[in-house]
Amino acid sequence: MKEKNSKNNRISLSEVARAAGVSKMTASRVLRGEGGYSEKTRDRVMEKVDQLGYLPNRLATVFAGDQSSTFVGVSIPDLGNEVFAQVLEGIDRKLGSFGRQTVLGLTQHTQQEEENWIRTVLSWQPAGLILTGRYHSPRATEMLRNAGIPIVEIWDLNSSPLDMSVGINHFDSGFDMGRYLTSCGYSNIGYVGTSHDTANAATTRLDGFCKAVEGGGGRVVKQLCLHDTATYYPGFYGTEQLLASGSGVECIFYQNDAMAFGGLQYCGSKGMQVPQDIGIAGWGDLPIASVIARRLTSMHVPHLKLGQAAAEMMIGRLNDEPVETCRDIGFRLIPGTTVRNA
Amino acid sequence: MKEKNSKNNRISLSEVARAAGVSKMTASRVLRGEGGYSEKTRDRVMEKVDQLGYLPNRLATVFAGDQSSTFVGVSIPDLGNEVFAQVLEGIDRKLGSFGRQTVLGLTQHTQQEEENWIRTVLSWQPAGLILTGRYHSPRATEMLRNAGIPIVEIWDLNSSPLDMSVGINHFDSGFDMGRYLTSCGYSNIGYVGTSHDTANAATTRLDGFCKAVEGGGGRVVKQLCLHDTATYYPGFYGTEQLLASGSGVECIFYQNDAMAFGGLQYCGSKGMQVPQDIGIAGWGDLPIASVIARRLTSMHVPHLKLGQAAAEMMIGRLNDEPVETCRDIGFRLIPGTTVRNA
DNA sequence: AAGCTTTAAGTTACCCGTAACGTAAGCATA
DNA sequence: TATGCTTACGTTACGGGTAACTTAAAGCTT
Repeated sequence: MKEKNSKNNRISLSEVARAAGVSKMTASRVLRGEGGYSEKTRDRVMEKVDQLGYLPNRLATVFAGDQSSTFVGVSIPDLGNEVFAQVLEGIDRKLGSFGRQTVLGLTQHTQQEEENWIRTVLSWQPAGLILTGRYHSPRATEMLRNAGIPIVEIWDLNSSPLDMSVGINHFDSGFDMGRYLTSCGYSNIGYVGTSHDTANAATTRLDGFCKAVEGGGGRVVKQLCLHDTATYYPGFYGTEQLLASGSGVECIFYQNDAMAFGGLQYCGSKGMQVPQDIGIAGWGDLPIASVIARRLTSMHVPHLKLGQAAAEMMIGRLNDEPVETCRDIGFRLIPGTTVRNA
Repeated sequence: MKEKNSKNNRISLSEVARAAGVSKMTASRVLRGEGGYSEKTRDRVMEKVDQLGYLPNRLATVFAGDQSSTFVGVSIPDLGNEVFAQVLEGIDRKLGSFGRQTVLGLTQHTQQEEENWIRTVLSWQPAGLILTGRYHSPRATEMLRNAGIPIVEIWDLNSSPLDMSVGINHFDSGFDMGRYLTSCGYSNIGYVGTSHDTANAATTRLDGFCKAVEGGGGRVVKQLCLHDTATYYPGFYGTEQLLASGSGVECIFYQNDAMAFGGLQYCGSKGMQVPQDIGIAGWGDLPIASVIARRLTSMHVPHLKLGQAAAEMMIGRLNDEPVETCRDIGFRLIPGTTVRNA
């Protein structure tokens, strides 16, 4: 019934060695190019390797030595959000160029999923982990501490990371947006986002945003946290809900650009003029934002670069190079044309 | 210098067993809940497991038995393309729910990258592979054949797959689009896409498209294959190039929606009316397409479902269930409002 | 030619679990 | 009381590589 698969019929090093008439150890040396064999022997072994189609078993190698694997576990909340897809792309490209492989985990923004994934992936002896976010469950934190491998926490800059951290200060980015909107003359401002119950970067942004708005004499009159994904359509109906509540909102800040596009679309469908009738500001600066007719007011974050930086820090640490433990990748406000100009 | 990391200081089963005063084997039985031990023993072992923070080493488990790992290798061309990000999300979610992990490989649309990745990932004894596309290098094909593990080729439906295949018939989808545009009264049609030298699904779509257009009495007067990524900006400048060549194009079909948005933007910036002055058709139906004011004429493909289906086929095969080897996930034409209505 | 070093191997032990088999104690049965 | 069966363990061997050690032969010195 349950047929044994793979391995059994795979060619092993012993078989190559036997075919070449040498010991396993000699074949191993040849394959690693470690020296200690004659040219004749090398050629004989390599000939058999090609002939038999031998593929080394890295599981055994890791197992044998004290080396850790070439895997790096990478946890990402979700890929529906283009931003994280780009971060992942940056990570995987860079890791790949250093001979490392990405083991993916989509945590769906929950600590429980993340914890489960961490447990599983650690059992595979990864060389290191790259995690999105700085908030982990207590059990996860304990496992991470005990793992004794390099860990990079990305996205949300963490001045006291588990190990290393790269990202931006979300509070500051929210603060800057709040200050900008205030400087544009808005004082009654709304917010549309999603809630994931747990603390996260979006919440931190909102905190910074409110602080700046209130500090500037304005008010965040309405905060809407939908139980939904942070995508276009929730942005659309979230805007509808917010405006229906009649709180005199002049401008809306969204959790991200996708939601802001939804809001833009809602306003357009109701004949409202942007920014004359209402201001719209997103966050994240999606690639499409730069090509759509109306330039969305947003906050640019170098996503690809962020991913690459995370991978570089990981590689550096794995190679025992000195690595800064905390790296701020920065952000940049995109004034755009969807809020009125002061 | 090169400090030994991980493993060495990780708690092993023997240590748990010793602490609990039983043999390794008994501890192993307890952890697998396989029976053959007393309650008292179980409690003692589990107490030590918690106390020492023992995490099993799956490498050793795989190694010990003849089982293969819980890894599934997944190769994807790139994540800048939202479409593939969604496919990957579908795959990883589904695999994860069955206790499998995704080992990612971004092939950047090249067979050489794919081949390198396949070689590496096979050395990790994956349970199976999910590959995007049906075209692989000869060496890759040989390795895949010899691997003796389930393989799902996705995206481009393949009636004679290496093992299993799920996707759509790109020729047909191009054909349908060609027929539709022809039926809208267009006869001088242009195409803007990218070339990756090798055969791929986009090329197949174009073939089907040309066939339908020519069969309907029209002509694909200008085909532009840029050496660039299939994203917004190349769509923008590709449109500029195409129109500058003055070939009297009435309508443009793009490799994907992102490029079509770029084209839409170019036309808008030049004061051209869509669809009065020129028709624009994309492919793929990006999520944003449904929320932008103007509904883009496109071809809808259920990306997430495609990914899930691929994962399901993989899981089915791994569980020795009967699995259809070829699954057509289908597509649907979105008439949209960016081409004129016949 | 004896003694030493280098080269090109082979041998052994080990990594961490699990399969397969062995065994001692407890209990029921004839 | 002898026999067989069950329960609850323990012991041994193994998987595919590699580190560390050993060995045999060849090359070099003096």
